[in-house]
Amino acid sequence: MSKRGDNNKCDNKDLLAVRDALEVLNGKWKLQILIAVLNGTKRFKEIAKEVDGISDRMLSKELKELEMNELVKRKVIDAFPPIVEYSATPHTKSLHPVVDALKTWGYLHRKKIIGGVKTETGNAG
Amino acid sequence: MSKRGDNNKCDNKDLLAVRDALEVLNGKWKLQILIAVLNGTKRFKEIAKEVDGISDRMLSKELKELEMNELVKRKVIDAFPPIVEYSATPHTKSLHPVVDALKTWGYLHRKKIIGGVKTETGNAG
DNA sequence: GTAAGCACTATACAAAAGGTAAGTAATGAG
DNA sequence: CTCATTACTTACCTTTTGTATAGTGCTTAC
Repeated sequence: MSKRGDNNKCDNKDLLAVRDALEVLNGKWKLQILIAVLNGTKRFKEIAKEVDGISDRMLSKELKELEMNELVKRKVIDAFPPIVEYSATPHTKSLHPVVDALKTWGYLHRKKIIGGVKTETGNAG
Repeated sequence: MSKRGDNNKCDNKDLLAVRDALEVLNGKWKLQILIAVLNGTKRFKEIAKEVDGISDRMLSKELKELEMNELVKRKVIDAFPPIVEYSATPHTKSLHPVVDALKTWGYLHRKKIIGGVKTETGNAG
C-alpha cells in the first residue's frame, strides 16, 4: 500500500512516465544539447562546438524538437550576420536531477565497466 | 573542490560521463527492460510482456548488450522448454537514481506539455 | 567583384536502429 | 505426425540518424 515510500519499484504508470521522458530525450544528442544550454545561453555555432561531433543538420533538427517541447527558448536578434540565441527554460531546469543522475552513473559505470574491462580479444568464453 | 557543491553545471568531464551513460542506456528499450528486471527476476517472455511493444528480436539484442555491461544476469535452467531467468545485478541497482529522476521528470513533462498541449488542428481562435 | 562568416535549409547517399514474420530445437498433449 | 510452448536467430524492409556538399541573405574586409 505504500507506493509513495518505495521509489525503487515502478508500476505501470511509472513505466509510462519513463517512456514519456525517453521519447522526448531519446537519441544521441538531445541531452548533450540541453546540457550545453543549461550551462548558459549560446548561439548555434557555440552549441555545435560544445556538443562535439554533431552536424549542422542534426543540431538544427534537434533544436526544433526541443523547442516544441519547451526545452529551449530561441531568440533571434536582428543583427547583421544573424544572431540566434538558445537558452534554457524553467522546464529545461527541471531536468537537472536527470542530468545529475546520469552524470553520476556515468562516472560509476566508467569505473566499473569501461575502466575494468577484460580485453576484448582475450576472454576464453 | 567547489564542483561538489554545484551539481547544476557540467564541465567537460561531466559531459563525457553523460555520454558514457547515454551510450549504454541508449535506444528505445534498454531502460524499460532494466526497470522490468529491477522489479524482480523474470523470464524472457515475462519481460516481453512487461515492456509492451518490444519484439523478440529487439529484446534478445538488448539483453545481450545489457549483459555485456553487467546490467542483467542471465541464468539458464536446464529444463524442457527452455527456462532463462534474467535478474538485476548490483550495477543495475545503481541505476535507481537515474530511473527515479526519469520517472519524476516524465510525470512533470506530461503535466506541462503533453497534458496542456494546444490542439494541433483547432487552434484558430 | 571576391572571399569570409553566421544560421540555417536542401539534397543525395550510407549506416544504424527498429519493426515484422518466419524458422530452430526439444518435449508433452492429442 | 501436428500443435503448442520457450528462447532465441535469421531474413527482409522502413525509418532515423550521420556525412558531405552546396546554397540563401546580409555585411565587413580587400
